[in-house]
Amino acid sequence: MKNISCIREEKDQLKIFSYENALNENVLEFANISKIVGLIGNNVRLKLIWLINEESFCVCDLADILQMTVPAISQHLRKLKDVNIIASIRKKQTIFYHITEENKLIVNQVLGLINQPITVAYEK
Amino acid sequence: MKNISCIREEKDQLKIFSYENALNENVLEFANISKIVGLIGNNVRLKLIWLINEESFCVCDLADILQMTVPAISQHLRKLKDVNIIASIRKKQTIFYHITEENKLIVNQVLGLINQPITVAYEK
DNA sequence: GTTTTATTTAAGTATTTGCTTAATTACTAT
DNA sequence: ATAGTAATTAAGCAAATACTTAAATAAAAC
Repeated sequence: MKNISCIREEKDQLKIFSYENALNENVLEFANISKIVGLIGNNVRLKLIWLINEESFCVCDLADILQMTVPAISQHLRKLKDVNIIASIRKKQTIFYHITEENKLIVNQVLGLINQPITVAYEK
Repeated sequence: MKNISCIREEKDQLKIFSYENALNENVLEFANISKIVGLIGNNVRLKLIWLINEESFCVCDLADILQMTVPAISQHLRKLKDVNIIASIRKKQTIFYHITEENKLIVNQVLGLINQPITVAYEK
C-alpha cells in the first residue's frame, strides 16, 4: 500500500510512478555516488584530497599541515581509502598516500570547483 | 606554539609550512565547497537534485516519488535552498522547485558522475 | 631477537544529522 | 471574513559523525 501525500487536482500519478520507478532502477548508482561525494564533501577531507592530489604525503605531514592529531587524520584517510579515492605505498618506515588512477577524474572534477588558483610557495 | 607530529629525518618543514599557508589563505573557499559538495553527497538530496534537474517539482510530488513524508523532504529542500542550489516559485497553492542558474554547472557536473543513463517512462 | 618508529585501531564522548509528529504559517478559494 | 490546502517550522529523539586519548600493529633499525 503506497503512501500518497498529494491530493491536488493537477497531480499526475503516472508521472510520479514513472520517476519513482526510474530511481528504483538506479538505487545502487545513487547510493554509490552520494557516498563518495558525501565523503569528499567534508572540510578536512577536501583539504586532504587537495593536498594528496598536489603530491604524495604521509599521515604525520598531513597532521602537521592541518594542525590536527595523527589519529584524526588517519581515520579520515581510512574512509577515503575504503571508497578507493586514495591508496597507500610504504617507503621504509613511512606510508605515503596518493589519489588512485580510477578516481583521479572525479577528484579533479570536484577540485575544479575551487575558483581561486591556490599558490604554494614551495617547489616540488 | 605549533603542534608538531613529525620527527622523521626526511621531514621537510618548509614544505609543511608552505602547504599550511596555502590552505589558510583559502579557508573560506574550502569551507564553501565542502559544504555544498557535502550537501549534494546525501542519498536523498542527490535524488532530489536529479529529479528537480529533470523538471520542476513540488514538495508533495517529491515526497510521493521518494516515498517519504512531506516535512522530511521539505527540510532537505531547505538545506539545498540555503546554499542556493535550488530556488522556488509559487504557482497558485503549490510551490515548485528548480535548480538555480548559478549552480546548474556544479549540479550537472555531479550528476555527470552517474554512469548509467537513467530512463524515465514518461513524456514531459 | 629487541627496541624504535610510523601508523592504525579501539573505546569513549560531544556534536551533528535525519527523521518523526505536532503546530504554525502563507496563501487560495469561497 | 472564514475555511481549506500546501508547505514550513519546531520539538524531540535515535543514529551517525568527528574528534579525543590510550592501546595495539607492523615494519624497520639496531
